[in-house]
Amino acid sequence: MRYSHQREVIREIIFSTNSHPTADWVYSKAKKALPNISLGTVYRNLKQLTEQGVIRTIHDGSLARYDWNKDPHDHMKCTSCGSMVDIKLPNDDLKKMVKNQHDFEVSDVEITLIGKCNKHD
Amino acid sequence: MRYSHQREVIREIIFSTNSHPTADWVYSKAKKALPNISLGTVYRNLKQLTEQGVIRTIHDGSLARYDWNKDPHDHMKCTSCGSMVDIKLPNDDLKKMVKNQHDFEVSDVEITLIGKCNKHD
DNA sequence: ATTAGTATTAGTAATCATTACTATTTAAAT
DNA sequence: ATTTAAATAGTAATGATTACTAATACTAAT
Repeated sequence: MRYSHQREVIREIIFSTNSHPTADWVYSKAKKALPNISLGTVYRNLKQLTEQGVIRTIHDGSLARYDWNKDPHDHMKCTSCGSMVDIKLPNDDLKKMVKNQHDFEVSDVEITLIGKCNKHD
Repeated sequence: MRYSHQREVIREIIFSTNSHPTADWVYSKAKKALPNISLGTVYRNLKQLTEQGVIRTIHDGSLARYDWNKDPHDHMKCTSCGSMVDIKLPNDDLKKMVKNQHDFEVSDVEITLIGKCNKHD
């Protein structure tokens, strides 16, 4: 993968936040540094960075979000403020159980906890 | 919610399968019974049936699937054949842990296990 | 049974997120 | 410096889903 200024800017944006931003959010941030950058460039690079294992794509309902944290981890999504926060949950037992009881070889576990964070009552 | 023949056909289609069908699949099935049914009608009714708690909408990556099984349960998704199979995983401990350690009130837990089912090596 | 009122429909247009296309630009190897 | 392929901006296209609208069909009240 050849160097590109645009990709570097996009990478830095992802690494600068814990907010699991969408492509659109990254685009609006990137435009401040590179006013001519196009949305297609943002999408293309987010995909490439994901393929290279530099960042990670996560699914929030029907739209994609991006995360610099590649460690296996899970998410808490607040229904009041929409925030997505990282959380590490143990899942080794889960994997073993599924392997033994259902003959299903788990390569990845995606857990999203839906609820209300402590900012709301 | 007033009775409609279209909605009843759609409901029956969902209840007739364990395959977690997409809106498009439901549409093609529905057309066999009602050749003039429109895709918009399918989407509208799938949404209404979800809102009424008759069926459940689940997210598979970026597209929606529908499930007659409203009991809290999880899914195994096979990367080889794309199949989605129901599985019930214990998550009470998970909820408690998150409640205590993160002050986050969990209302729903979504777990998807990605891997290979026993039809593949 | 007829009427009246409103939810529902078919058909189509619009929206939203994402991807594809293309002529031009740019990184980097010779 | 020249060459070559990857990357870009800008725009068009796609795919899933939703919105719109005039016509239709339930259903409750007469």
